[in-house]
Amino acid sequence: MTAAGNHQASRSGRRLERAGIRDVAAAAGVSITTVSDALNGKGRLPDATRRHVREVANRLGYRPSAAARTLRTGRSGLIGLTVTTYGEEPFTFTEFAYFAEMARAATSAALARGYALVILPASSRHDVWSNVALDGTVVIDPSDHDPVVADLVRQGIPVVSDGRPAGNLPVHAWVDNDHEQAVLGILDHLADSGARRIGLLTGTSTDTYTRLSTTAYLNWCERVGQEPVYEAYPAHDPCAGAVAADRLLARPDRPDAVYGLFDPNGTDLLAAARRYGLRVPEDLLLVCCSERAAYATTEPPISTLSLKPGRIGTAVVQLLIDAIEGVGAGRPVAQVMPTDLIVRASSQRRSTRTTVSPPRSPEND
Amino acid sequence: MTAAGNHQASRSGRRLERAGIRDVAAAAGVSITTVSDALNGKGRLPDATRRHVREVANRLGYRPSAAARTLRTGRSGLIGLTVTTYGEEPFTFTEFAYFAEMARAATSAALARGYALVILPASSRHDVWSNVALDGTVVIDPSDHDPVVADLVRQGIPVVSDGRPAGNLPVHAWVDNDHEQAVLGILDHLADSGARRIGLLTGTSTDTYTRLSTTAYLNWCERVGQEPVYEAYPAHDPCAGAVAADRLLARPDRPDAVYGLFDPNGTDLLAAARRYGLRVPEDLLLVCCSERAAYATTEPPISTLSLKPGRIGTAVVQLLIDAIEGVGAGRPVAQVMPTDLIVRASSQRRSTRTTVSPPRSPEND
DNA sequence: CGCATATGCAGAAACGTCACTGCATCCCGG
DNA sequence: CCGGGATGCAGTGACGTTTCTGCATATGCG
Repeated sequence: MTAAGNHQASRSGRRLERAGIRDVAAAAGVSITTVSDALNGKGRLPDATRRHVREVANRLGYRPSAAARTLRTGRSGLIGLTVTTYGEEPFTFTEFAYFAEMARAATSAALARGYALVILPASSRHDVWSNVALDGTVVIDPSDHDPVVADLVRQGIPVVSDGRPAGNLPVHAWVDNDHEQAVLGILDHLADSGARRIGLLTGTSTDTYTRLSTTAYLNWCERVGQEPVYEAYPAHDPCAGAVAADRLLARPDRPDAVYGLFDPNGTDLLAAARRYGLRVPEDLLLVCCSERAAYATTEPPISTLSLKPGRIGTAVVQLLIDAIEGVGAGRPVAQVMPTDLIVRASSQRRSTRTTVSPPRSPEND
Repeated sequence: MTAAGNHQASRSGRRLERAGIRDVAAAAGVSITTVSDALNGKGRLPDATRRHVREVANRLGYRPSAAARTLRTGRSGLIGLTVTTYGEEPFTFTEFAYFAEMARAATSAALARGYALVILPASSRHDVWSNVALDGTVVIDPSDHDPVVADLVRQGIPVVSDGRPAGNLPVHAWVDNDHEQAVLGILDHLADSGARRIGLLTGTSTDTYTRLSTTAYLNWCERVGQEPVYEAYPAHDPCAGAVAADRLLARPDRPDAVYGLFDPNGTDLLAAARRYGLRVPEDLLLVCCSERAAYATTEPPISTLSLKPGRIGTAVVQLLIDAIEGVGAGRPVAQVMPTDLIVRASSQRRSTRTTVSPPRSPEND
């Protein structure tokens, strides 16, 4: 009898999968165009029609096909989160806390702007990469001439990196901490706490983080007239850190304070100090760079430098979505973020007055 | 005018974005069908043609449009990873280690079978959920009558849950640990180590994990004829755990061994023990359920029950992809996984030659 | 009253791919 | 020499949206 009945008949032969926009149009007695416009708030439609269509769509449980929409509009609402891989597994456990927090913040930030995150390890099979329609990608710590990044950029897909891009990767923007400033702050803090000779536990790799931090340390030493005391080890090897910590404290010119650039250095140094009968913080001041909440409850609690991965994750995503939506003029953007020094017992000597920022609980912000 | 010439002409006016399948067909002098077949290994084509097409496609940097393929085939190669949210943020920090490890394993497993993972917090705006074409979803610890899950199932999208589905959520499969067995194993282990009265630190919420673990404890108590000694607290509140740990050790019927169901219980109990002057493990045996590597380096190291989130993540993804690809007959599948008890100094009384206890600083805590 | 403009909607062409159908060959046995 | 089955490809819809264009009516204005 009605047009709706007619349409229903014409589709009755098909299997009754999900309702499409056609079904909604038929049920509402309007055209496909009108449904699309009503649901997307476009076109010139009186509110009555809009409401009616919405109501019918709702009743039919209509969900627009994401694939069709993506194909038509060229936007998927998906952004990639590329994480460097060591061996077969994405992200090594030494970066767990940093990555987890960064991903959490990035997810929230993306969601707030209507995007979802896809986890895509850099070493993924190529077919997986090309099988997902990305509006853009975040890459964490891209290596010198990352082929994946280059490929993406060539396809015109915006890429924003966490960490200064090495080589001259053509990323659209990057975010990084102010590593020089961070190191200088720590060294000053240690000196304020009474340190006379500050050592550094650093890495052998040439990534930007290691390089910037180490040169900042060397510059500081030169400025204050201290002989540099440091040990470098391959940071990706978890056992090497313990050995390097031991070597550092075994030296004849043993430092009375140490800053460790990597997450496990705190426990490694603590263990080494114990072996040599050094009390922390009385005989040895300790700071390391880590996001681990557990350092708040070691004996003694260890001061840490937090890179604030949450802030980084948020910033990276904002920049990426800006690039996707064409907000930023399209020129590369660099954003340097401050770090947080969380001062705990391991870097404070009772004798000296409390300095710098007050101890802060790790779960804040 | 040939079809190829026609196409070329019709596309000459457009901006030269990415190469499409048409461009490849034109450049290779074959039809679209042939290109598709050659690249996907279908159809009847001699190897020479196949190679030629592949070579041309490569030269043009052709990448098939994921959106078009998804629309056509009905497969996106994307699976959702839904994580419960507390407040605005996905996953609370008490579940960090578990989630990170689980996600890592799930990502690897998915990738190995050609799928990518999309992080989708359960509380996401509905439009984000419906804007991404998912082949299936993993839900972690779904709540009783999760509307999102119900909606997905209604759309015919496979859902597999990590943790027994509460209520009767119509998931296609689930994976969970054998929590009863785990608790019994721990209690036996503690009893073996000489515990006479074992206490439990548990939660007030009614989720399956808490419920199963607690009843397993109560059953064990009844079997061996011990009066239950436990404190329950709201597990999502980080401070409440410390208070509960304190209460447990303050009781007149103080236990000489405690199992804590939640991640922070180890440090909480350790701190409480210190306050009451109890030595671990001499006066108090300790085990808690956690994935934190840091428990290996506390003073003393604390025995932990690992739920093996990696195994869970892998299993969940395998089950999901099986369901997507129609491998499993389509009937619900349940899979119960064993746990790992990692025995450290905190729960062993015999071999007390664990680590050297450092000279305690009298003024600190 | 007539013309211009606004309003409400419908038609149809994409978006880029895959899969079904079908048309030529070619080969081979009878 | 002919019929039938391989073989190698090309045409042609869909898939389910969005969006551009356009056609009717209403509405305003001189």
